[in-house]
Amino acid sequence: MSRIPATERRAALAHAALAVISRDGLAAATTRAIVAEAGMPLASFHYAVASRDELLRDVVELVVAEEGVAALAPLLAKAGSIREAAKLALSGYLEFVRRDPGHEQAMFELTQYALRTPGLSDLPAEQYARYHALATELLDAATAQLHPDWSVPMPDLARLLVSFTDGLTLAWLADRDDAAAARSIDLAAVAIAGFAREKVRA
Amino acid sequence: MSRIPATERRAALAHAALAVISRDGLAAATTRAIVAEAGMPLASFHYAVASRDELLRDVVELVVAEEGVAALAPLLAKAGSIREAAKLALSGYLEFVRRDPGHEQAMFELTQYALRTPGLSDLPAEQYARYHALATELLDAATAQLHPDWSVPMPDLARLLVSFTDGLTLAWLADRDDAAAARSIDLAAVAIAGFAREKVRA
DNA sequence: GTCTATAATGAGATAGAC
DNA sequence: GTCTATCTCATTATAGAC
Repeated sequence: MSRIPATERRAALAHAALAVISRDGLAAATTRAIVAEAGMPLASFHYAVASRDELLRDVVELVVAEEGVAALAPLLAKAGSIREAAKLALSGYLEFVRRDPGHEQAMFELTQYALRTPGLSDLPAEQYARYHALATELLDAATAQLHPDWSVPMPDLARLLVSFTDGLTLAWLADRDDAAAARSIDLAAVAIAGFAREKVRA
Repeated sequence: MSRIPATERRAALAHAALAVISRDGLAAATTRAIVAEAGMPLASFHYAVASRDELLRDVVELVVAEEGVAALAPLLAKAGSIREAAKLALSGYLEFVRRDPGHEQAMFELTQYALRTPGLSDLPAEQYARYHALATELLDAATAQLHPDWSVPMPDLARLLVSFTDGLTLAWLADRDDAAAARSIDLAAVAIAGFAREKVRA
């Protein structure tokens, strides 16, 4: 494990921390658990990073920098309407959550922790700005494909979309009710399509 | 502080714990912080309750048992349409969050913690069942007043409403953008009204 | 029944040998 | 530069004096 630059160790620790938080929760993400996950000795931790909170900042920024919704855009290709596009994208997102629920839980735990922690309280705003930007990209992709006229500003609709996906996720994490989640998605898709005036397809 | 029944101490500790979590976060809700808030000696803690997790169970159940949305129903009285009713109720809810953001953060922190904790993992499902029931009551109240026909089942709409309020809250907690939250509420109100076929008012 | 004093554990951080 | 060994502190929980 010798001869690894400190910046690389920092990144490796951030990835390890995210893995631990996803698997076992934020409370279990002690410095010891993180270095064990990364296969490093404990002392490497404070060699690469000043404090645990500083590493958690890295973790949030790591998450924010990730592609995220990019995987959902291809789903839109099959859609013949905004309603269908919304349903496919939301179902694809829920499938992503279902495949790795811990990852989404980790996001929520990190956000709440950051809000409470003096040195990190600026992070959630960045995080959600990124989410809103990603949702805007997804809506733009749908718009480019189906050419609807929207009756509301795109950033407002993007925020609504993010809020709904957050709420959908929280409820599903709580009760794991797949059928109810699917019905929520259907309703949300109808609601989103309601803001679009769609052109008649040739 | 003598002669207080154990069950009463338990309840007092649960209330104190909720106060600490709301003010300082779940991580700060140590047994010491909780008994200090309750004005009890430390040993009273384990006299009244077996463990910290067991008290957190009480806290969640305390929260679930609370009235919650009852305060929102009166707001509906002024509404002349479903759209207006939805806007008033959601704005009233956001105002409630804004008045005590820590309380809502506490809810999210407790839910996430419970999901991760073996003895408490059944609680979030109860919690959300309660939320959904409360949303149903609110929708019933609006229905009783405005007599719309709904194009979707009430429980599904209730779940959508809860999901949206959760997402609205998370986004607002993250970026504190009042104007953006207000626009989200406007859009959500339109979307909800879209599921109602309203009778013409006399 | 109640609470003081303390045990036992595990945390973040660091000094100093290699 | 790297990591072993340790320090210091805060935590939950409890034993035993009142």
